[in-house]
Amino acid sequence: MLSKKTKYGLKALTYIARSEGDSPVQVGEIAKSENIPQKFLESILLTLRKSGVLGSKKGKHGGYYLREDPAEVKMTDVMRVLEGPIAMVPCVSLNYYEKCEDCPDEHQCSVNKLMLQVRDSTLKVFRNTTLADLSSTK
Amino acid sequence: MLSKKTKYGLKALTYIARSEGDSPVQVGEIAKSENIPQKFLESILLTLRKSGVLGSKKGKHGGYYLREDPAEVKMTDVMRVLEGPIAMVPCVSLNYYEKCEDCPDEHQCSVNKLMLQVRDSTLKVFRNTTLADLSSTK
DNA sequence: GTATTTCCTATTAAATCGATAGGATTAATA
DNA sequence: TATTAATCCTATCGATTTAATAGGAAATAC
Repeated sequence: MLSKKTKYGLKALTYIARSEGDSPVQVGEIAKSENIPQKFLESILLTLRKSGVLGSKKGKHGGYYLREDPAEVKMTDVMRVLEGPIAMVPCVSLNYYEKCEDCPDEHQCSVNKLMLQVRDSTLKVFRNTTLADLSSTK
Repeated sequence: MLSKKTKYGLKALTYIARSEGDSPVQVGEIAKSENIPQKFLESILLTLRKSGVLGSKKGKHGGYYLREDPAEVKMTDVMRVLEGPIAMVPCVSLNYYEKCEDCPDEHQCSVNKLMLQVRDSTLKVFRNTTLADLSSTK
């Protein structure tokens, strides 16, 4: 299951991309419009900022804005920040590889074989999709 | 993340497929060979049996066996039994569709748009993979 | 009838998730 | 400079899920 954190994060990013003017977008506005608990959303946008996807401005008239053009924001990055590793098992993860305790030989492991395919196909989707794609209305 | 239940289940199925003779395979043997807690594996094989993937024979010389040829056992079925819905959000699920509370229009929802693609690509993998593929050593 | 195996239910410990609380920090503006 | 409004940060909480264990009932081979 996709976590609510990721779901909310994607919706917020989309919202920001769509309302991209020159002034930053406030958490309260997004939370209200997208039906997201504000405090929860705060922490999500914070992690997106720390990861470099969003920038922020504090104080009155502050808010969040995209650091790059929506067309440059790849889903691979966003998903890794919000949801964690894309692979469903560490032994097929590109960025978080870890050997299985139990498994003597990965190349004979059926789980490895199957999840490698899933990882590849999911990765293909995320690599070919940007925030601009998500934000376009058609 | 893939649950251990699914991981263990896939390994067990592979083990059974590989040692497919005429006599059923016992839980204890699989557990030992694959480093799986036996009692946990018991419950997993039980759900696989209830779902129709496995058959069983009780008592001495009992055990589990495949109801169909490995080449007929599709990953779509196995994964749905073990891991649940393939879709990451209910609003793009084929078998467990559910409308989102918050979302006024699915066709304008970025999460829906993205997860639909992920579901399709994952489904393609599972539809094209059988237990025979997992069990082959090459 | 005894040993061996699956079958079933209940419980538990730990981890994760979703959300909330409370306030510190920063910046605009009156 | 005081006030207001926003992000920033840490801590906590309740609920759910996960992984595993426990104990025994039911069935079958011999």
